[in-house]
Amino acid sequence: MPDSYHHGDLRRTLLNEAGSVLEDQGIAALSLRDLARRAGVSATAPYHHFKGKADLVCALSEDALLALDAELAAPDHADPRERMRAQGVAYVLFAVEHPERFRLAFRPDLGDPFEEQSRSKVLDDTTIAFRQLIRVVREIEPDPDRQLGLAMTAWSAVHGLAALLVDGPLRPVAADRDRVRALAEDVTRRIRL
Amino acid sequence: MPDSYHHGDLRRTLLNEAGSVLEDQGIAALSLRDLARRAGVSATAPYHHFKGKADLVCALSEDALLALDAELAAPDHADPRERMRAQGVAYVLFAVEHPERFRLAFRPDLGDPFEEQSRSKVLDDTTIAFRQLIRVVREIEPDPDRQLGLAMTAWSAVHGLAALLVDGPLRPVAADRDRVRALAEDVTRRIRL
DNA sequence: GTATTATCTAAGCACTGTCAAGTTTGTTCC
DNA sequence: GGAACAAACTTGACAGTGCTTAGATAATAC
Repeated sequence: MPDSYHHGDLRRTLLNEAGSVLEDQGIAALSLRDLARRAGVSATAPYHHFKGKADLVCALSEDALLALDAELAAPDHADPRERMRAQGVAYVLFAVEHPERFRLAFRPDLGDPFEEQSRSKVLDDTTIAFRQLIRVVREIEPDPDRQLGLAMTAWSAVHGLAALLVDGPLRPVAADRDRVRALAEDVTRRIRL
Repeated sequence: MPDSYHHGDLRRTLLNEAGSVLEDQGIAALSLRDLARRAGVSATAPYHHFKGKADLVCALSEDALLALDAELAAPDHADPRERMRAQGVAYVLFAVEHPERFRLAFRPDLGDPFEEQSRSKVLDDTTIAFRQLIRVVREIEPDPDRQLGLAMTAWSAVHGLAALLVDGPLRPVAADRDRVRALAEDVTRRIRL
């Protein structure tokens, strides 16, 4: 039903447009009005699907977390240590290949996904990714008192490398996929399991 | 020379105002016009000291990196491994105590400090902090081929923990300084040196 | 003391997020 | 069928933003 007064699936359209703007223009270039324009709709139409810009960004970051989660689901080594390392490498590769999405997943300027109020689904999404980690940690470390520390170390190392590659001084390296992979494997291997 | 046409030290004043706005309102609330207003000066005056908002933010992040660097300089254990761990803990504590500044130091939305063009002093500042790390790594790992890997692992782990505490799911923990310290010590201890 | 330069002001453009009020469409219930 | 209602969308407006251009003022250099 084209050219109708009701758009049909504006919410999804807006999120998709936002995604593509994000990928090739960065988050700073994201504007509600522009998205509305791209969707061929008035400037205030988005407000019927999102409470405001922050809310849209929040939904976007929810998408990003789900995408990250999907990327992490793949590896199925028999050895839990190997599986954990593979997940770590996948985490870093995701960040390098989708920097804007990765940034968005951990960025509270606009639409904080871990905010008290809006912790609806997003936090659940994180805990899903986190639960994967916890599960594999339990296989490796039987002592419950030491499980959290191990999980945090693993997550920190991998997340930190990703952040340094995406937003930090390691940026020049990010383009070279092989070097990134090598770095990620080195880092994951250096964590005491 | 108050109330004079020339402000005297507008540049410094703007940066200071920006710093305090940043601390208690966040980076999203940062506006050139507002800063000008606070400094008691016209809306366009800042443009004589900064090329634009991005440039100001860049200068701000330079300040932030210097502050982080200063925090890291303190510890002087005899054992290089202990010194390295102490620096790591200091890194994390700085992030938790000055979240806005830490964020700013690694955030390229506005005024990318590691951008090709503007890598004037900022990158040097980073390399100063990085050089501290490299130096201590050399004391620990004699094999040059393995030094970079170790340095990256250490930085990644510490930076990642900081990021998860400041912008990620570990935020609720960030308020509890003792838990943060314990976490940081745990993480640094789990890195294979 | 005049010319130059750095610093600041004033006015305005194009843009943004958001609100309030009205319009169109689809749905639901008789 | 048609009336009542809610959801989706539009128009118009307000306050705020970054930034440009053009002009005013003060300190400095010669």
